Order: sequence, then structure tokens, then C-alpha cells
Amino acid sequence: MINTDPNKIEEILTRGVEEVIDKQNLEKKLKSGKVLRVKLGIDPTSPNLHLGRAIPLLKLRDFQLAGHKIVLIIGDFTGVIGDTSDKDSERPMLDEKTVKANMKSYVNQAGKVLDIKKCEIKYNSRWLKKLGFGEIGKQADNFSLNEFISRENISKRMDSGTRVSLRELLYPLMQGYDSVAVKADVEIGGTDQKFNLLAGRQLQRYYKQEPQDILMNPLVEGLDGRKMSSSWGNTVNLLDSPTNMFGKIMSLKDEYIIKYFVLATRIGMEKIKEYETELKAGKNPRDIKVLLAKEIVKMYHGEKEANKAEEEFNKVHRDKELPTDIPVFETDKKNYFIADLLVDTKLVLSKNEAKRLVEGGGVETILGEKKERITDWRKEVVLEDSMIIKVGNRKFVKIKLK
RNA sequence: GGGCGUGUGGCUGAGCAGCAAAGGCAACAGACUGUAAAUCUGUCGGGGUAACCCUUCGUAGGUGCAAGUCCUACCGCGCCCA
Repeated sequence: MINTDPNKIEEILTRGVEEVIDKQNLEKKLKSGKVLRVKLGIDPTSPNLHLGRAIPLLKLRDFQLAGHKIVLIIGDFTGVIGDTSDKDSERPMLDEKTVKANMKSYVNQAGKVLDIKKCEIKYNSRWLKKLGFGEIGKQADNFSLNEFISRENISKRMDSGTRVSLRELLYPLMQGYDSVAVKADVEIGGTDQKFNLLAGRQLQRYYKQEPQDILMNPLVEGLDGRKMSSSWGNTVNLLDSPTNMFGKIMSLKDEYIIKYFVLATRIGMEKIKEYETELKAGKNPRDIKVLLAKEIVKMYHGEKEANKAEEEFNKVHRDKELPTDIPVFETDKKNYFIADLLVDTKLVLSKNEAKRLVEGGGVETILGEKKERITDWRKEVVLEDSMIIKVGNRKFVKIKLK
């Protein structure tokens, strides 16, 4: 039942893994054939899962496929407190309703990666709510303020004079106690979680449990090269439409292609090595990136959608043809000032924006084979049925005359 | 509780009493291409054909022809002292 194949174990321990504490011990546990309890804490702040958050999920899947028990801790209580470790600023406190709604959607999305039915799902309010000041005080005694404030992201904030709330101090305690409550053998998390993950070990020792081993995955860069994070808006979301997802991945910087293959897919490592060699040998990165985009779309939307997304992308961006689905704008007005038209069709938000775009050469009308670039923002266009208005490379509207 | 600071457009960060407000990031458009990559260029509060008008610099008042810029109060945040 438990897979103890050394190669499999090696992959679990190394693929997309930045650091393992304590690696030898974990390796031993994996080889023992014992069912391990592998914990992942889920932060319910954002209802949208992105590729960065899918990385630990994939790692969990590796464990799950090897026969281990996955324990998902839903931070309904911690979410209300707010984690501080991957943020440069304070987290907002969430109200309970939001947490519940977010979690439902989370489990749904996580189900695309994990076999949820086989997972243990626990809400940490169950045990955290009951802790009193006495107990918390004792727990807190395991940590020093010095440790806490010497964390890079905290000290940075302190140096720059940004507020650090006392409640943030409590967070590692809570996450750590989660590990105690579920008797975790292993915990997965991003490198930014190191402090919290280690807190788990410390508290487990305090409660006379064997400390969990820790497996940390690197953080992945988002579309703009900064760390992928919902608050930056540079994410590829699991719920993105296939076309959108495909396009977003195509807009990734070339240098992240291999990293994404390793972290966000489960394409075999040998294959990825091949791609890497090809890239180094001067193969067009675009072609490899297409494979990446297709693979990722396939994981979340299935193969058929992945193929469709590729076709669509090629059509619109390579061959500069029209996309398949174009939003329709119905009107009975035949003569339209271009600026008004752009605003009314919601292609732009204001007339000033329309003006800028037209002057910048970003607006085109297409009627069959006839394309006309509009350069005067005061121009009055004569609309015809199924005329297409194109703004930039990606925005289209089809006119329907009533 | 006291003292001293600080609060600017999506973010960051300049700002002298006469600015729709420097710079950077992000975003958008154009050229190029291998793509929504890279690079280069341009734009980046709203309205008007235009002259021009309106809205914005934590909140509320005040001084002054004129206020992001000075004064007062309040709120948030920081530092120091208690």
C-alpha cells in the first residue's frame, strides 16, 4: 500500500523542494512503510487559488499517491487572526462568513489536484478556540521575541517604520499548535513559512510529540517577475478560463519556463532535463513554453480544452486572426463617434482613454477583409452589421445592428 | 500620558504658496518579434471640437487673489520619553 520505491522517495524529497528539515529523518520515515500524516495549512484569505498555491498541493499529491494521509488544516481561526509571513504588510482580519465561503471554493479547487475524499479536512477553530490564556502563555514561553523580530520580513517592516501588530506574534503559535492537534509527521509549506513550520516542531516537542519534518517549496514568480501573489494581480488562477490561462502562461518570462515545469507540473524530470538542454542549445523558447502552457491547462481543464486553447492562441496571436468568441454590441445607431463607441461598448472606461488609444494607433475596424485603422479620435464611423472593433491586440467587439 | 514626526494618484515616492502634481514600479498602446517574452517609443484623473471647465494630495474648518504646500482641531501611523 505504501510506495517505498527509492526513486519515488527521492522525487518526493527533491522535486520542487527548496529545503527539508530534517531530510534524513524524513527519508527514513518514508522508507519505513508507515502511513505518514502530511499536513498543509490553508489560509482562507483569498477565494482564488493560483499556480503558486498549487505547488504544495502537487507535493501533497505525491505523498497521497504514495499512500500517505493528507491532512488539510483550514485556517478558519488563524485566518481571522491573519498570517504575517508572506506579506510585507499586515493582513486584514477576516470575518467568519468570508472564511467559510472562501474555504468551500478552496476545497473545490484543491479537488482538481488532490483526491479530496481521501483527505482529512479539519478546521483549526475546533482546537484553537478552546485554548485559554494560561495555555497560550505556556506555549508562548517556547519562543522569544528576539527570534520573532529577527525574521527578515518583520525586521524589514520594523526598520522602515511599518506597524507590526501584536496579534501577528500569535500566528506562529497557532499554526504550530495545529501540528500538535493533528499529530503531523510532515508539514508542507513555502520557504516564506519557515518560521511557522519550525514553530510546529517546537510545540510538538513541548507537548511530547515527535517533531514533524518540514518540506519547503520555493516561491514561484508571477507574470511580471515578482512573487506570485493575489495582491499583486500577477497570478495564473486555477479557475481561469483555458484560453486565458494559456495566454497568461505564454506571457511568462522565458527564464521561468523550466522552473514552472518542475514546480507546477508533474512532467517527468528526465523530460524536463531534455527541454532544458534544448533551450540551452538555442531552441525557440516559444515552442517549449507552448508545451508548458498546454500541460498546465490540461491539468485543470482537460486535454480537449488545452488543445482548443492552443489553437485559439495561435489564431489570434500568431496568425492575427479574429478570436472565436467575440462579445456582441447591439445598437440601432448607425453613425457613431469613435470615442463614444469605445466607451459604450465598454472597450475603454473613459473618453480620454479612447482618445489616447486612437491617437496611439491602437484602434481598428474590421469588416470582412477590410481593415481600417482609426487615427482621428473625432472621427464618426458608419457602423455595419458584424463590423468588428478591435482595441489593442486582445480586445474585440462585434457590432450587431438592430 | 508627554514630546517630535508623518499621511500624496493602483503601488512606491518627490513636491518651492500659483500643477493634474517629478522619478520609479505596475498597467495600456505602437514598432519589432518567437508570444500577451525581451528591447525600444508613446500614454497613463474626468468632461468639452476648442478656448476651457470639473475632481483629487488622511478628515473637517480657517488665513490668503491663490493652498498638497501656512494655521487650528480631529483621525491613522511611526519614533522617543513615561
